[in-house]
Amino acid sequence: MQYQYKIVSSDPKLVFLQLLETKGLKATKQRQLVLDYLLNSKKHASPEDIYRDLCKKDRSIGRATVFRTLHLLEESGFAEKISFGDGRHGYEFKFGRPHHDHMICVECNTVIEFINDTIERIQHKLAQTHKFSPLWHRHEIFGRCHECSLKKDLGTKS
Amino acid sequence: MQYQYKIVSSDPKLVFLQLLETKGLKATKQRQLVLDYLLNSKKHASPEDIYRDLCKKDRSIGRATVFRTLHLLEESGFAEKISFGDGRHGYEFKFGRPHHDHMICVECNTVIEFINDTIERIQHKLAQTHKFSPLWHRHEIFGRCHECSLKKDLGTKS
DNA sequence: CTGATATTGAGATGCAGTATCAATATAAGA
DNA sequence: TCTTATATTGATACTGCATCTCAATATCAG
Ligand SMILES: [Mn+2]
Ligand SMILES: [Mn+2]
Ligand SMILES: [Zn+2]
Ligand SMILES: [Zn+2]
Repeated sequence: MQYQYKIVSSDPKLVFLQLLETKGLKATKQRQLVLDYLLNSKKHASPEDIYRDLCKKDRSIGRATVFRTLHLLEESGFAEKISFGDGRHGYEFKFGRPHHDHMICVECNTVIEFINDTIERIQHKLAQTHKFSPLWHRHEIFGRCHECSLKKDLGTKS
Repeated sequence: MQYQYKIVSSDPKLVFLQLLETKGLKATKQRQLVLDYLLNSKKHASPEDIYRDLCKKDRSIGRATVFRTLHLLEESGFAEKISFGDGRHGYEFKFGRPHHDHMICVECNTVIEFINDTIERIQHKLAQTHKFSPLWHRHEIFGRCHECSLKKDLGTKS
């Protein structure tokens, strides 16, 4: 059997399988379950969410494996850990998506993605002037999404 | 004895004592020890650092009290929690200092502070276009400070 | 198929932070 | 100063989340 290392599909699952292969890792059922979960889940599921859902849904899966797989996905660029500001956090799927930053609703955890080239450029300059070599960054705005600020106003007035 | 609620000193200790008073809290030795520690420590001491140092330095102090006091200082704007990106974090003293963001060295945890009005302005606009009501934000650039990138280069070449 | 080996899950363990609660320190008033 | 109500404390137990250990199991190249 021939392995086509060079072909990069746009199907995340295929790319993931290819990644496993090039890394000499095995394509286990559990790793694929976690990947599928992230692919189908809308946003920011916590490790515990994932563990609980996979556990009851399909078959017994270990907590340790969920964490191990999330780390693998994270360091391979398939998933991103998003902090909710209060210590909790969740994962979002991220495959070949361009860098972006987040506004996070402190009421409902809704995440709005944004990217601004000017900000990115200034950031880079600032690092240079401090002789700092950036590896990655995190720019998070915490507050209330439109819906939740409306709710909050109603609550205050009643 | 008359209390002068209106006078705001520029001495952090006095302001802290005043804060305690207006909140009906007692000016205990422990609370002042933690404040002093943050005042004198250069940067980003972790709760455990603070506990350990205060413990051996002066007298027995409880872990719980260190956490309680850090929370108090944080929510009163006297201290700020800084994430080191790998889950660990530390506290920096912050008293009437203007808002700023951070570049954090992943090698030595050195923190470089920065502020850029253009970034702040764009941020605000972005929030508006998404009907998002910002409460606070966190803009952290992780990477290597000048010294550590030099060390890293040497290490690689040897 | 088979066998070498990567991976797994149960459970133990680690660790940071929190809750409990009897003992103590603080501070207002006498 | 002393008294007294009460806020605060620290030891300890406990929680939640994450990691470690290791024998059992699944994977996959040959
Ligand atoms: Mn960005
Ligand atoms: Mn800022
Ligand atoms: Zn919301
Ligand atoms: Zn450094």
